[in-house]
This record gives sequence, C-alpha cells and structure tokens, in this order.
Amino acid sequence: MKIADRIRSEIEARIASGEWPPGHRIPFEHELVVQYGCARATVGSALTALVRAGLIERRRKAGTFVAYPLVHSAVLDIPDIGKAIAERTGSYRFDLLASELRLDDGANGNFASGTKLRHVTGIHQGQDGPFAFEDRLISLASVPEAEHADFTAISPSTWLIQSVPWTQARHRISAIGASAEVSADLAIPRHSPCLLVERWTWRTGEPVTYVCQTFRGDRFDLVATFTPEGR
Amino acid sequence: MKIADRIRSEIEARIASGEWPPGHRIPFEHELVVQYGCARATVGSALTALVRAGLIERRRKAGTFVAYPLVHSAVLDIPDIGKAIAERTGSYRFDLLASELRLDDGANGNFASGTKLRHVTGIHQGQDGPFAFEDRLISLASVPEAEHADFTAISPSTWLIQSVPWTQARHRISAIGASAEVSADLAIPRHSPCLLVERWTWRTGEPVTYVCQTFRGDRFDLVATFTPEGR
DNA sequence: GATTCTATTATGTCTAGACATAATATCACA
DNA sequence: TGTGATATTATGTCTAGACATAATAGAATC
Repeated sequence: MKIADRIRSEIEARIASGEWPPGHRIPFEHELVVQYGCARATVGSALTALVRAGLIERRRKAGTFVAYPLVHSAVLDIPDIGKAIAERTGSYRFDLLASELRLDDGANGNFASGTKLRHVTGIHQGQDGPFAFEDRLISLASVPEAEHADFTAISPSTWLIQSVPWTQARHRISAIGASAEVSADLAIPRHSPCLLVERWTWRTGEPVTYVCQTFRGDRFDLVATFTPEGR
Repeated sequence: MKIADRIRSEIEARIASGEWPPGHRIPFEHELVVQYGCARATVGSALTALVRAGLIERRRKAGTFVAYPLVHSAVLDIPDIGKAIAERTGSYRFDLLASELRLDDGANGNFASGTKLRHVTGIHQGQDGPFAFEDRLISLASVPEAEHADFTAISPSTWLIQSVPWTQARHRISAIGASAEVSADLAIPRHSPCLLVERWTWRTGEPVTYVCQTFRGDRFDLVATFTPEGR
C-alpha cells in the first residue's frame, strides 16, 4: 500500500470514528512527516486527497482542520444512455422521430440567439419497448459535422460522445407527469410519473448541446455512489 | 497562474478542439518537461488532474493517450435539505410525524438483521407548505446518541450532518406517483409525479442511516454541475 | 490605546533526481 | 520456430529541500 494512502486512510478513520470531530486541528504536516517517516510532499498529497473528499480544510499558518460536513458531495455517473439500456434490457435501438435545421430563437437561453442548430427528437427503445423520449439541440457552430450525421444509424447521444469531447456539463433532474406527446411515444398513461433529465454540455466555454430526456418512471432510475478517492 | 494549471489547460484545449482526438498519444512527460521547462513532478500533477477528469489515460512504457469519453461524470451536490428549502423559500420547519425504536427485520437489507434502529418519519415544510416527506432509519449501533435526539427541535438530516461524519454515500433517484400517505402529507393529488431520493450513508463501512425522501415534483429538482478540477 | 510594521509559522508550489513497476522489444537458446 | 531471459522505456511513487504566500502574534510607533 502506498504511504500516502496509509496516511489518508488513518486520518479518515479518526474523523469517521469521531475521535477527531469537525473543527479539530489535526497534526501539522511536519509532525506527520516525523510520525510516518516520509517526505512532506507525501503527507501533502494525502492531505490534498482529503481536501478533495471534503473531509478536511487547510489554512496557512493556522494548520489543517476537520471540515464541517455541510454538503453531501457525490459522483454521479451517467453513461451513454444507449449503453445503459442495452446493459439493462439486453437490446437497444434509437428511433428517430424528427430532425430539422433551424436558427435559435433565443427562447430558452441555451445558445446565442441566431445560432444554427440541429433539432432532433427520438425514442430510446429497450428490449420491452420504449424507455425514454429525447429532445435535443446541437449547435452547428460548435459541431458542424452534426449537420450530416445519420441519426437513424447511431443515436445522437452515442454519436456526440464519440465525436465531441466535452469539458463541462450540467444536469438538472426533476419529476414530471407525462405530457400528451410523451405518453403516446412511451406507451404510458398521461400524467404518469417520469424522470426528466436535462443536460447542458460545453466545450471550452462554448455550448455544444442541450438535451431533454424523459424516462419512464417505472423503468429508470439514477444511482450515484460516493467514496472519497485517493491520489 | 500555476505552471501545472497552464499545462493542464493547454492539453485540455487541444483535446476539446479535436486537434488531439481520442486515442491520440500526447507528448511524453519528458518532452513536456523540455517544452515547459519545469520538473517532471509538475507535468505529472497536471496529467494526474486530467486523468481524474477522465480526459486522458496513462500506460506505462506506452505513453499517455486521449481517453474515449464514454462516461459522463458529474459532481452532484446535495446540501442539507433544510438549508436548501430555507434558501429557496425563505423559511423551513421539520414536522415530526412519528418516531419509534425497533429492531431491523432484515427486510430491506440495509442493516444487519437485529440491528437496533430509530425509525423517524416527518415532513419538510417550506414557506408555502410541504416540500418533502421523509422516512428514515438510523442505526443505533453506529450512532447511539440518536436514540435521545430531539427531532422536534432539529430535523434528522441536519442533526446527522452535524453529528455524524460520513465517509461513503449512495443515492438512488427515481420518479414515482404519490402514494396515499404521501399525497395526504404533501397536500397534492394522488399519483402526482414526485422525485424520490433514497440515500444510504456509511461510516468506515458501517451503515449509519437510510433515508427515503419524496419531493413534490412541482417544487423540487436536483442540479449537478461538472467541471474538471485542477490539482 | 490603536495602528502599522516585522518576524514567525504552516501551508502551497515547485525542483532535481532516485528507485520501483509494467509493458514491450530484442536476442540467445533449445 | 518458438520460448524464455534480458534490456529498454515510460509512467508511478517517493525524497529532500527551496522559495512563495497567507495569516497571525508581537513589537514598535503614533
């Protein structure tokens, strides 16, 4: 086991056990250097990992303190939806409903007004029928190749993941009742509970795509797991 | 600006622009050392940050490569619900509905069968009425002080966040229709869409609490933002 | 007594280099 | 021809120490 990992886990254990409560000053770096017989950089990397995990905070001159855990921070993984559905149900298909080119009217504020967009709607199909309805806007200013991509052969999600590296993303997750269009497309009664996932994606500050996916509430959920990571 | 940050952002920009597509081998560390005139540890820390952000992967002997971005990874912040509701609506109150002590029957598998539990239900109230219904189990084996905590004065969420540092958490997010009990408590029609957030929390491997919160779909959503971080 | 300057201290970032480890390429040998 | 030993190479982790920076405590000054 790495020295840094050992330092990290031992500090973590003391915090978790309550031996070092929030606000407690943990030993100075130079004390840990003596205790573990290692270099300061090694102690530093262990402490840096704990800062990232939100367990401690460091103040110059003052020392390092156990943080007050006011915010739950978790890592949420949203894989390619097609992949997720294929894994869960055994098969996957994207049915393209409509595709058009248009200029952004500035209505929803996702893109600069007048941006050339490709607007795509379709349905994610699993083994036992529809899983989700998707409504997507792709900026042709950012991704000109999207104008001629064939979304009957590959879903927009998969195509974008493969062709456009993104640097920033934002998700909004909410619950809604199925609209008339969605209930027809997903073969569920009107007003059935659905999980709405909206995602904005940027590439170095430039908006790439906005997507609004409506999942059948009875067939989908999101799972997020958090464990403080090393390094 | 830190040298490591400059290296990181310049590599990031090349990946984002598509100049270095997925699978591309980026310069060796020793080449970047020459290019930036810095030590190898500095290049290494920049590359480590990019690995954490999922943008590159490193293989010994082979080199460092642009990763295939198959997974969307985001940081999800779930602050103390009371705090979130107070910020959004201006006021917050927790109404305790029921509280009992019992032994886990092993039914849901969250705790070891026979674990002493405190079972609490209540309602999170905002300015304009109920926001969420909460059903919580707290392990008295892990948190014995919870047996006598006064949840009419402080909500269980807030109390736990303040008293029990956690090290691992798991969330499950789904959409459901309001049950009879929930619809009465939240003053919404039966079968209205609701956001269901379940959270399991552990402290060094020991289960601390399991909570199931049902939010009014029209009054709550989750937002998750992702930006590759430095360090 | 209040304010400003200064020394001290702990963290933040970095350097230059050592040794370990994993993966590959090469060569000798059966 | 195939197989195993060996050298090579790039990353992974670490050391020992330098200098920078932020925050504080105490001394000097108004």
